[in-house]
Amino acid sequence: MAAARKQQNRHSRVRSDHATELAEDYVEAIAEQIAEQGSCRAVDLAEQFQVSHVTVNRTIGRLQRDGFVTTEPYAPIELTSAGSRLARAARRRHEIVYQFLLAIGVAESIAETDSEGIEHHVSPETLAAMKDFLDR
Amino acid sequence: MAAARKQQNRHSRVRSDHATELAEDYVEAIAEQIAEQGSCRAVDLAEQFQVSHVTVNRTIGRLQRDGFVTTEPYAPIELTSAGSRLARAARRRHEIVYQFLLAIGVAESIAETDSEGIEHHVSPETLAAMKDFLDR
DNA sequence: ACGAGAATGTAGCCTATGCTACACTTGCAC
DNA sequence: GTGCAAGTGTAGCATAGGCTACATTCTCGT
Repeated sequence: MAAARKQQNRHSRVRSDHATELAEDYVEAIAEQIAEQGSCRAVDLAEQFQVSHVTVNRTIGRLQRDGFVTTEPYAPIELTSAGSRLARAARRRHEIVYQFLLAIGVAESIAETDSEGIEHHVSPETLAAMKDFLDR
Repeated sequence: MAAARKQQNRHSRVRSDHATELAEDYVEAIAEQIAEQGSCRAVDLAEQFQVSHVTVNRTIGRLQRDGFVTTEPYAPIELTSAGSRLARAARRRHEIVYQFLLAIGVAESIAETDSEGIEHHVSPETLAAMKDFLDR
């Protein structure tokens, strides 16, 4: 059952992608916030993601558990080296997908939104194909 | 705060996409199963999605609650007209994304996997751009 | 027509991700 | 140096989507 197996892997991967995509969005946002404002507070993330500060708080807790950020009570959020690496990778992927969408004729505002959702599901191979397309 | 608002909408849309993507995957699989085998049983979906039959059961319950499928205990799963419509739309979107990935040089096996994750985050505008690209 | 095995249903548990309401710190204005 | 507003933390709740273990129903071969 090659077809069935493929299906299985497909959906399993989509599920595991979901587990990492919030993490990627957060570290990306944290890196950006630090670059722009010098530090990142929970309230900034809450506004950006349009969720309550409580949700941010617990998500940050998970990110800390998973080794992507460090925080102490009432202190700003910092990225670990693993977090910075993840942020850079996500940023790069995001940028390529965004530019790629523009290149095939998608309007800026649409490309911004769609690239956000798409970036987490783009494999290295597909990202390479997008990059090749942009370089052509 | 135009930039902040954009960010907000971006992430809000990604979240709401997630709420519908399992539904789309399920109705798509159900439609395919019915087309191929004549009817769709929970066990088929469990195998395809690589989850337990219990998970399928409850997901089907949600789909029924939301008006996409009908079932009775121990009976096969049927699509409502809304479910069929959703399945057709998802199938079409999936196919365009898949063909598009092939067209930009992604290998078949990778395109199969990636299109599964990407299709749910492609807006009508981006889908149109992909279709244009294919038609060119 | 009945018994075994497959399919389905149910109970109860887990994590992730959302929320509101309320408590506590911090930091700044005065 | 105090007090209030903003920022954080905590308690407790909800839903989605996973699971295992066990109970029930169906179906098919003999």
